[in-house]
Amino acid sequence: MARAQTLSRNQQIVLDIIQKAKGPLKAYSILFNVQKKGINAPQQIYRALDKLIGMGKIHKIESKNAFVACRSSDCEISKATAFSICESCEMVDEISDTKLSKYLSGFNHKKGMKFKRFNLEFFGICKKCKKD
Amino acid sequence: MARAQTLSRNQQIVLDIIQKAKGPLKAYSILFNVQKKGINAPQQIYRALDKLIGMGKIHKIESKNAFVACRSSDCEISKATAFSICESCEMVDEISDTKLSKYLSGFNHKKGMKFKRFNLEFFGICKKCKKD
DNA sequence: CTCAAATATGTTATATTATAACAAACGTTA
DNA sequence: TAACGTTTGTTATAATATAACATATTTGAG
Repeated sequence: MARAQTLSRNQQIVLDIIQKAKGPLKAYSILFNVQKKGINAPQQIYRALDKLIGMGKIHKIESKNAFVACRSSDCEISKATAFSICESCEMVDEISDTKLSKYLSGFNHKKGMKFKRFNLEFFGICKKCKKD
Repeated sequence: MARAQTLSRNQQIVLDIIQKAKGPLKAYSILFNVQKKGINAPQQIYRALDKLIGMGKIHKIESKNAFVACRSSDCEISKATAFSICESCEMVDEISDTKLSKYLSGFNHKKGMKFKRFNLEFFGICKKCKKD
């Protein structure tokens, strides 16, 4: 059986740094930040990222090729994700809205395709950036 | 003023090949397909892609780093895009659903961010692939 | 018409993101 | 404890995207 709960050493290191970050992190910036911990190669980062995504611990922001920690309990293993992205400061906020999630999970394509998963990215300028 | 309607030579070449394609095309596969027409470098492709996206003629499928022609009249200059993506055959279908589009365009984040644009990607297995 | 500004092109080089392939170590459990 | 799955370490390379600079073409204001 797959080890669903416990994280391996590298997985824990990568998750820690993503959780501590204020915004989305890119794979190579994670790599540079963990080289002191003995992780030397992109593969080690990407492997940990893949597993963490599979566990629903982190999400990939596709439009930015960057990764954020999961802050929501609604996105059951990343099957239904939504994010708000500021185009100015790059801030990413996970949207946890039950109505939205239900609406989209129930949405089905006319052409008969049954969806297993969705990812939604909203873009705009956040409150903080508007003041500047 | 910007030339909103007319396409330049390279833009037309790139748009043509994307429109003729049955599925999403990647930048380098476009490049290889137009080298006979005198386009030699990635820059030329990426520049054309950027402009075409700006005009709303094509869309980028973020989860695949690939490009499709716009088939919809609803996505006014790419401000509101939704796609259905088959995880087996890689087929991408643009979703043009007024209700969905209105629902999402009207959605606003609790934290006071006003959205200018969204992109939604649904994943599943298409009808055709289910039969196999 | 004509010249300046904006847009597009061509080109070389390089940055960034991601995966392939292989060998070794570790953990789990039958 | 042997076998299997998973994780690790490592080197190399593939795939995606942008920087920077020189030149050409188009467009529109005067």
